[in-house]
Amino acid sequence: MKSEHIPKATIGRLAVYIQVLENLLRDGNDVISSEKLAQACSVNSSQIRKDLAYFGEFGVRGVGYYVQELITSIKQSLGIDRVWKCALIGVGNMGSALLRHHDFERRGFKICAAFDCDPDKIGLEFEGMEIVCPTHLREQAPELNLEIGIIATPPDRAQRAANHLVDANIRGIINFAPSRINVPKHIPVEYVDFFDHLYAIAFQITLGND
Amino acid sequence: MKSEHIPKATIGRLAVYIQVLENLLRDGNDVISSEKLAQACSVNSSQIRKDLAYFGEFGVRGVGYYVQELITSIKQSLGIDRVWKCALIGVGNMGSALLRHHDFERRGFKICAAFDCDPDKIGLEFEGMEIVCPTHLREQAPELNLEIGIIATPPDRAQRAANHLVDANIRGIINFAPSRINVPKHIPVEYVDFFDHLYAIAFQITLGND
DNA sequence: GCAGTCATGTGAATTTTTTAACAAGACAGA
DNA sequence: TCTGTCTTGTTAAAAAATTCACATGACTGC
Repeated sequence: MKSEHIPKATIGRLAVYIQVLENLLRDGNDVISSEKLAQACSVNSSQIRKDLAYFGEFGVRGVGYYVQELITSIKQSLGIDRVWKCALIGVGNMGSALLRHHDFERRGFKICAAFDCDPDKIGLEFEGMEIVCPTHLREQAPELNLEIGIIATPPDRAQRAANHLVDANIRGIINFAPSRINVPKHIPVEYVDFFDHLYAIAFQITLGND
Repeated sequence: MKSEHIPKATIGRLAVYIQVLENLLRDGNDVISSEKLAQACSVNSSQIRKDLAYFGEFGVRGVGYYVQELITSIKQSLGIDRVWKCALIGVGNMGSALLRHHDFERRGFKICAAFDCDPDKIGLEFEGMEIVCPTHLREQAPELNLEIGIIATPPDRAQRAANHLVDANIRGIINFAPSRINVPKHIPVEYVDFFDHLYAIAFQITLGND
């Protein structure tokens, strides 16, 4: 098929497929059908086949999908078959948790520089990285080949952080701060706030109750 | 309107509206139109009015929405106009970051107990809470009125943690571990994995590139 | 080499979600 | 009180996503 526009929901599901497939592989499964995978992911099997069809034909009729091969294909499709270098802005609670989170590199993302405007933090070393002032972003970004910016500042500092990232020609931004930011529209932004999920749970519980 | 089925996407957007409205309020805005709010949230204004219509009529024609009032109404609609007591299982990197995250209570969720099966951790005190063995969940859950379970274990321990939570009659689960879990279907589960968003950014950057 | 079985890839049908359009209600100023 | 301007709530139209259904291709065993 190899289509033009791909639903955002599809991207989200591909991430789920990868997760489940990696666990399947670890448990020694070499081949899997869309039906089985669908059950493991709690989705419809047509959904899976259609999601994959956006990117190519990865299966074998009458057989299913070779797990390792499929993982590789999905990663290629998403563009995560390589390492993306990231800049972190804001080394507070959230920021330092991210720096400690060693899954980053395994999953294809590497935090290569940490920035914070707090004078008490500048100069400190954290997880083998020196914290520097965000004004240095502009010179460091090209040097270090930074492509993705991670904002983990307080909400009122998020826009300033975004401005620094835009100035530094970063290509995409992920914002952990609980506020919206404005950037030129060619730069994709993703907002992360896990309270969304807590709200969803609270809502579902409340719903079932009356 | 006051409808039956509410799209999941609507719940996600309501969370965004709250975030933006709280920032607007902080900046001294008392009233806002769906059009202005829509711009701030990067959505369509009809979308906002429709999302709100699922739950009631919160605005004034010709005027707009009173910000504080709307925040309250949305929170009531979601069931987050009260404190939800949570149990955390898994006090590793992610788990301890969650315990340190002081926004929890401000946002209506309180982690009241922390569990881990690692003998080296059991008995330790962390952020004013004693880490106990998950086998105690069943007795502590009713005592402490725990309603939501937060799983932050390694992936291969997630199912066991889920089982403990189900046994303890928990009403909803949020899973930070990168693996799927099986629970009775009356218990809502939400999966949190911020790499989803990193994948989405990587994909969008790659897409724009060729 | 042929029959039977299985599971993919895909076009068509269905369902869901989003957007547009407008009638009805609220306020301000004269 | 009446007129004009806003902005909501809602119905109708459009767009998008999901599910169904099946023809097509692949492998197994005889």
